[in-house]
Amino acid sequence: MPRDGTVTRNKIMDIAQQMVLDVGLSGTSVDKVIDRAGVTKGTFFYHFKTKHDLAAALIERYADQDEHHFHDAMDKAEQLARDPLQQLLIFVGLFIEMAERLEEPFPGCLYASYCYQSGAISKQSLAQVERMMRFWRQQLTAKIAAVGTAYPPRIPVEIHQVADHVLTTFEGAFILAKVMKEPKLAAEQLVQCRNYLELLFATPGPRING
Amino acid sequence: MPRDGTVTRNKIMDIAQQMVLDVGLSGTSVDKVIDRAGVTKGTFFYHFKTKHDLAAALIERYADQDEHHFHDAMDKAEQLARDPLQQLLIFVGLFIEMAERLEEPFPGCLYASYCYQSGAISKQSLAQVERMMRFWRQQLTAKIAAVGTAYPPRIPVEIHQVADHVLTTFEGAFILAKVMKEPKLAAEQLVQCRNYLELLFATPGPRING
DNA sequence: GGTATTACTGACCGGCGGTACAGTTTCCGG
DNA sequence: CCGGAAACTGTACCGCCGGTCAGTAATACC
Repeated sequence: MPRDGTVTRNKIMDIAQQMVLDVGLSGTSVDKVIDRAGVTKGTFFYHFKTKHDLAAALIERYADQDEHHFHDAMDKAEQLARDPLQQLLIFVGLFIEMAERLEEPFPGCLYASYCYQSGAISKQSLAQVERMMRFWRQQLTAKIAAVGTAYPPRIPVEIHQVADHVLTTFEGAFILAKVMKEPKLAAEQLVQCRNYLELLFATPGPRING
Repeated sequence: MPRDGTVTRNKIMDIAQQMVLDVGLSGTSVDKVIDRAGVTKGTFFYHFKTKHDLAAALIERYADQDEHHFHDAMDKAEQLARDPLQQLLIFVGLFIEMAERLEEPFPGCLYASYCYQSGAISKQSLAQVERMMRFWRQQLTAKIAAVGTAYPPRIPVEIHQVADHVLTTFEGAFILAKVMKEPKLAAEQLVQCRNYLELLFATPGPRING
C-alpha cells in the first residue's frame, strides 16, 4: 500500500464535506461516506477517532481556506488602490467576481451548516465558527474605520455593524441562492452590499455612479 | 381520553420544531420528540404517517405564520403612511422593533434549516420553502417598484434584487446572531438594510438623517 | 533482511432509528 | 345504551449507525 495516507484522508474529507452541506452532519453517515470514498470502515476510523473528530477537521480546514481567501482578496485590494474606500469596494468586488463565475447551485457555507445543527456539534467546532466570524468582523471593522475617518458616513452608524453586514450578506445570499436555485443571486446580493457601502460613504458632491 | 387530538398534535409539532432548529431534521429522532412530548410512539404515527409528514406539516405551519406576519406588517405600514418609501421603511422598522425585543439567542429560521439539509427533505417541503421566498420577493418587488418611480434610485439597480436584499439580511442576520450569541445583531443588521433603502432612494436635496 | 511503523481490511457488535400493527380507551350520534 | 369512529397505547421488528478489533500489506530504516 502507498505510504501517504493524506490522500485517503483528503478524499474522505472532500466527500464528507459535500455530504454535510447537502444533508447536514447528522444526516451524513459514516457508512455512506466510506462507500462513496471507496474505503473501508477501518480506514475511516484510522484517520478519524470519531465522527466528531471528522467534523472538527472539516471546519478547521474550511476556516483555514476562508482566512486565506480573505487575506488574498484584501492584499489584492490594498495593492490596487491607496484610498481605503476604494480598497473596501474592490475587496467586495473581488468576491462579486468570484460569485459571478459560479454556474450551478453551489454547496453553501459550512459555518451556516454547523450553525443550524449546533446542538449536534461539539463546542470546539462551534467555537471555531464563532472565531472565524469574529475574525471577519474585526478585520473589516478596522478597514471600514479607516474609511469612516476619510469619508464621514451619510447616516450615523456603528462601524462594526457595517462590517457585519458584509458577512450577513454572504450568509443570507448563500441561502437564497440555494433555495431559489439561482447561482447568480449570491453575486447580485454582494452588489447590493457594495451599493450600501458606496452610498454610505459617498461624498455628496458630483456623482456616485459613473 | 380527550377527543381533541389537535392539542397533542400541536404539542408534538412545537417540540419537534424546536429540536429541528437545534439539531436539524436528521438529528431530530422520533424517540426524543415523543419522550419530551410525553406521548407514545403509536400516538406520533397516528398523527403523522411518517417523519417526512411531520417535516411537511412543520414547514406548512411556519409558512402560514410567516405570511401572516408579512401581511400584518405591510398592512400596518400602509396604514401609517401614504408615501411608498415611508411605507417600506416602516415595514422594515416593524421587524426591527420585533427583533429588538429578543433577549436570548433565538431559534432561527426553518427555511434556512431545511435549506442546509435539503438532501434529507422531501421535494414538496423544499418547494414550499422556495414558494415562500418567491412570495417575499414578489411582494417586496411590487412595493419597491412603486418607491422607485417616485424616488429615482441613486444607483441603478434591479428592483427585485433590492427586494431580495431584505430577505438576505434576515437569513444572514439570524446566522450571525446565533453564532455570535448576540440577539441584538438581527435588529442591527435590519437597520443596515433600512439604511441602504434610505440612501438608495433618498432625495439628494436637504439631508438624510435628522 | 529483519523489524517497526504506517496504512488499510473486513467482520462484528450493541443500540437506536423509523415503522407497523393489534389492541384499548374515550366520546359522540342515533 | 350501543355501535363506531377518533385518539391513543405497547410492543415487536429490523435495518442502519457509530464504533471496535484483530489481523495484513507495504514501506522506511537500520
